[in-house]
Amino acid sequence: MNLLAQIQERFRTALAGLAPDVEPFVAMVKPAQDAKHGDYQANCAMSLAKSLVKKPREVAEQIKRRLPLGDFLLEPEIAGPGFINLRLQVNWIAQQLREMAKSDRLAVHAQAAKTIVIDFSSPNVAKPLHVGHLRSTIIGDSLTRLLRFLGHKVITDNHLGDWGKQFGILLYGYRRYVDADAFRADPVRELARIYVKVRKEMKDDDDKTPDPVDDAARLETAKLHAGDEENLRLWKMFMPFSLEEIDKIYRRLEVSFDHMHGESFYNDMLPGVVADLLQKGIAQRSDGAVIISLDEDQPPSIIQKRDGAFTYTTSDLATIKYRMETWSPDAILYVVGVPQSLHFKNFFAAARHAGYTLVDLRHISFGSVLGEDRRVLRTRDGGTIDLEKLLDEAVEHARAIVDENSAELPEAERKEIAEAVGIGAVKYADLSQNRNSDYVFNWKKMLAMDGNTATYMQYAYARNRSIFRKGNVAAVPFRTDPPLPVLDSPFERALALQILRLEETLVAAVEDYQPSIITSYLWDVAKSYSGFFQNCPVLKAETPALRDSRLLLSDLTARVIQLCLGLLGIRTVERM
RNA sequence: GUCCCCGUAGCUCAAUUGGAUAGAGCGUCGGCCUCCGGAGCCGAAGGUUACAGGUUCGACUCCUGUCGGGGAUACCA
Repeated sequence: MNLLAQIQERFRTALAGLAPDVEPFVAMVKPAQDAKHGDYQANCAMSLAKSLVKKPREVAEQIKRRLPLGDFLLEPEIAGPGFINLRLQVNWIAQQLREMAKSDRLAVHAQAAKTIVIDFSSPNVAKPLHVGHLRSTIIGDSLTRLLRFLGHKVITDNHLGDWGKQFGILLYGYRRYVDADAFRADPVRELARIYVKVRKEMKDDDDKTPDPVDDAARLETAKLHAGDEENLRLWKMFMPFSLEEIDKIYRRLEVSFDHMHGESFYNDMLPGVVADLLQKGIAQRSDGAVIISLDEDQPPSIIQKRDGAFTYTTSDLATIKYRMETWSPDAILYVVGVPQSLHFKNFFAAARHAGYTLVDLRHISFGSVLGEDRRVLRTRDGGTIDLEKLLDEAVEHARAIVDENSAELPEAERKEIAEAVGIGAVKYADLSQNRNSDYVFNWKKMLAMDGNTATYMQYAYARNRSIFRKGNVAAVPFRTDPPLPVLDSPFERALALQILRLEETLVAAVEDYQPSIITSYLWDVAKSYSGFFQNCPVLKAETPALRDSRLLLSDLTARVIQLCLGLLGIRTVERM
């Protein structure tokens, strides 16, 4: 049940005829920012007053008179320059809660189903994953879960960097430095050692003086692309080890992909793509290169360089061609860092020129992870944080606290709790950030377990479940035949309202592709629940009816928390 | 050079896209366990939203300029 949408629908009626297009004004109905202004507020009277040449408060009165209240809204109040403050009828809230309780998806509607390809994580194979890879991976995973929950068909595709220069580096290093015994014992570790060793021999990117190691690595890459047998053999040998390395992290993060079509997958298609675009007249030869000329003032997009090599735009065009032919999606989402904005702008323009005009191409960008010095963490600087190490550390830290607080629990359960809490903390710390903002990496914050963290939500959930255990109460009846809740106290009412905001929150989150909207909602729910928990005894409620009502509120809270955490890829635990 | 992003409490971040007295967490200080889990709760201090103008009923948000930081800029993607 989308509360906001229902209120807006009433305003659509009330505003009809007051403006040529009422939608912008309907959109000015939103949750009240301060509870003392009611539950929701409409800010449209002020801006409407201008075109109607009336006083804002008069317009507000007019809207108020035309607003169908029914058994849904209380008489609105007009305040300040012309705000219309809205309050919901408590009986209506109670009835909606009961409907939510009966639904196995908490009465969240499915949206009109779209087919969406989502391209995320996309690490460079053969390099150790670091904390920077976390963002694409878990933002993409969370959006996947959210879109699927809302009824969309989502195809996840990990566009691995499995064909690039890092293999040239590895090929060069392997021949010179491999320790055969070490490689046999632990190939991944040995390859990582080789990679780092060669990297250290190379000069900085901004150092333009000749770099023989860099040139040698480049040559190995070129040989690989040209089909050199020995390099190809080694590439095929390295790949499974490298894949296993990143797969280990994915298993731990509980992230999975429908497809892992890396760059190498598209290599054979590149000449065909260029030929095809030339033949259709979309691309032209220019000065020895092949380009797609874009409108506006943009420079052309080069799809084949003068030396015959292809660019990443070519590779991206091959990818889109494959995806369109294979899945014909309505949208393709690229969860890639903000530094690549310009590339995507140009690539999308080129794709439209190439005829992909109907598919919704979207760069879901995210900010960089910065070091304490506010500069982007880079592998080269040695300042980066190894992802596996981060996860280990988080789980260890959680484990220490579990052992301290819940020593009575069996070993296996404590281990499981530590994993859920530790991984959850790391994911939440990242997802609760506005996607587009850069953030400064901070161990303490990543591992934090108090304040606005996953642990806090997991704890609220566990405490909640504990009530049912303690009272020896089964939750099921509250889902099959729930009572009509009593919402007499402000704490009960506030919690109920938060619970009802579930669907509008998920819709807002998916519209902006913004998981942090879910985390702020969770925080609001948890705070409301705290107030309720503190002030409204459940098991010791004054009457059996009140006890049932509060059990229902508790159960709904638990389900909302579990659902939302689940959409972020974070587990709940029954005890912790 | 050109383009993009950012500058908000001591620190890390929000602010529902122009709304009412700019909010959280951490940290600091002070309270709360005869009471369903203290990984918790309640309270306090802390702000010229980098700066200067402008737009309007109203600006952290939009426009112009200045200062400071970061990033991108056809041969890694």
